[in-house]
Amino acid sequence: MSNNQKDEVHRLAEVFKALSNPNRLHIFLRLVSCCPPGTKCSSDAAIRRCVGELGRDLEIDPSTVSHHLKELRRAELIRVERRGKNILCWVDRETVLGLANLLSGGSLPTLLEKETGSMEEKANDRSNF
Amino acid sequence: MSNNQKDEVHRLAEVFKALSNPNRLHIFLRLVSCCPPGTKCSSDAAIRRCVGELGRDLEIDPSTVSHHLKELRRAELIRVERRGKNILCWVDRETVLGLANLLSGGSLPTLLEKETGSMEEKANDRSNF
DNA sequence: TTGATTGTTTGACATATGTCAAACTATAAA
DNA sequence: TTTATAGTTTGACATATGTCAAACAATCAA
Repeated sequence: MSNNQKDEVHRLAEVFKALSNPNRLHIFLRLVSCCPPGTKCSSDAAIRRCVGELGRDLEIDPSTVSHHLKELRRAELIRVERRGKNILCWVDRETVLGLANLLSGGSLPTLLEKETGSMEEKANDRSNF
Repeated sequence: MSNNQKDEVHRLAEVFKALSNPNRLHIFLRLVSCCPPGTKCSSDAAIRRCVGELGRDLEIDPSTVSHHLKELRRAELIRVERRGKNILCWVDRETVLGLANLLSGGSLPTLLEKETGSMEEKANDRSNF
């Protein structure tokens, strides 16, 4: 087994680990949620919420929320940006859809090389496990 | 936030946790892999491998492999069955595709109520977070 | 500048996790 | 029955993780 492959699996495991804590997952799901029941929604409409709002009614300390957001950011599952006193968060669609593709039978590099390879290269890459 | 919702998130977090360890994820990916590059493959062709084969060249103790498989089974990501001296493993497609659907923007219950609700009920359920 | 809001960092600690080794169980073959 | 093969369970232990509290930093309003 190549070291490169090991690294790829390791990186992917970190993404899953970021979603493995109930509180952290809850925060993430609030960002993933998009349209209210029955309505259409543009797939480009990114939901952005501030940190305080995300932790609200989860009954955990603000510092813990902050810690969780850092993990999600490290995994590239979300992105953040300061807006005045607040810090806005939204999901990184590319990473999330890459994950979905992998679980649907897509190849691993589709997720991991998201910033380097072209779409065509990704579509033809079938180096599965 | 309802207790029911909390339970659902908790269960989902366990599924992700099962994929959060590099070795365990590697084992899982070997089961997910299906067709060699460039070939078509029936989506119903379940890959089944025995425990020993799965741990091969991962350089971890057989007892550790066994432990990891138990976690994957607990998360309903794989299924197992004894065949003579061996124990065969294959992925639980329903759980995996449910995960993929969730990450593609589907609702949470699609994954979690996989054994109870009908397909139609699932398609109409938009109780997002 | 002072005070109020929002969020982050650090330190501490209890709990969970991954791993191996050794003992054990189940099946098949001789 | 005895032996070999395949996998599981248990015990032990080092490391990682989640959480809170307290101190800190950044921005805005008065």
